[in-house]
Amino acid sequence: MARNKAFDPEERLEKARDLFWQKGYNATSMQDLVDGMQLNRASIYDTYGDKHALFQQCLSNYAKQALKDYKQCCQVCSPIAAVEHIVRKAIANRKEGQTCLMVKTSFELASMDQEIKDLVKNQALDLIYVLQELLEKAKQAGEIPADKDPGVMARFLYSSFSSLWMMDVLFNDKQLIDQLTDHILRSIRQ
Amino acid sequence: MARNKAFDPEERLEKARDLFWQKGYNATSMQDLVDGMQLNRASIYDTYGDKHALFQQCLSNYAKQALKDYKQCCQVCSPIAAVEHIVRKAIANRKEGQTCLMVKTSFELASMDQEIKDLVKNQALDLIYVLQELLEKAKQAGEIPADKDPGVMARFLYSSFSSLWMMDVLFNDKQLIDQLTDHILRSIRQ
DNA sequence: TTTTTTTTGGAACATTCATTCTATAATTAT
DNA sequence: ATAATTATAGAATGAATGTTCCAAAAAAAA
Repeated sequence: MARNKAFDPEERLEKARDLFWQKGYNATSMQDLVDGMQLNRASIYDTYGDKHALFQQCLSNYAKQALKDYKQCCQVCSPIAAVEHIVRKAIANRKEGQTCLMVKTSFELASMDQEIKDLVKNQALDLIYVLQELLEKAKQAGEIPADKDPGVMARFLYSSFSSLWMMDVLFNDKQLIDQLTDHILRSIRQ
Repeated sequence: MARNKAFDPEERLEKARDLFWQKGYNATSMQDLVDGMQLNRASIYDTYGDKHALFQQCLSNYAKQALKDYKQCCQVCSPIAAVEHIVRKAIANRKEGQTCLMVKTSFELASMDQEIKDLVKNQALDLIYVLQELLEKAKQAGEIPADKDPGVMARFLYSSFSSLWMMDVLFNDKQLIDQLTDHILRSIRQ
């Protein structure tokens, strides 16, 4: 009956994601996407819907990938080491000039766009839950003090990603990021 | 010789600042500014220059005001109390749906726009310096442990504004913000 | 009052924006 | 091979963008 797509929608979605990741939603034009995804306009609209829908799919893709990465840290070692690994990894293997899409989006769109806000919020809650479970195990294992509240600590850690990314954008100084990360983790452990 | 402006440039600049503050740079159109500032296009261009220049002036205005507010906290009470006051005040008296323009701008523009980045960075350094001086005094007064580095702590506190604002955007939960603020301050004091 | 200068209002501008349309090419199933 | 269906390419669309221009109004200084 019909013809097949000459491209892999998943793979091209990642290209779109990388464009939004770099320039943000508003500053990325449809022309940028046509060029960057190496796709015709019609193919983009046909496959993903309009710009907003495309962005949502990029965000979902990003969130899913990030959560998977974080969950992978859980099995490796002790709970507290897994937490450390998650926090340090978040920024360590970033590409130059790329800032976490979730954090970026929180500030560019979440306050004005309820759909986007819900998406970001749900991803945040997922990650916070992963952290909270690790911290509860860590507490039981005596790796963190008994007076710490794993829920609050998990939310604090999640929020700290925003700190680290902002400082990375402004100062681009690995030593500074390490010092801040050390303090953040120390504040959990003792 | 010539006619005078029928408006107060400073006052209208604050209106522009509030618009950018709410919607961000890219999402605020020149038409929004014409409507919001209640000025003619020509008057805007004649007085402030183009959109980018206008935004820079808004940012300067914001930074100057913020720094003044923070410095005012310094005289009031003990160094550590001043630090607490600065951190708590930052979010406490926010308007609904408004997120710190500096933090917002860090994520929307700073990574792509060197001029804007420098402006935000310099304001950050100014505020960090205020915090650092307070923390040094606090250390001398024995209000914070001797092993803390005032410089690192000051940068940590500045970075924490970003955390708090992100969580405010996503969750809009005063209790959550208070819990996080408590933890942030406790991590400095002990 | 007259002259000079600048603000002002609003139209006009060129560009870019997201989106849609049309015609053609391609490919699968019959 | 033929028919049916969909992807593709790129032009076309109309709205919105930031910016400039021009004539008229205003007011300060002569």
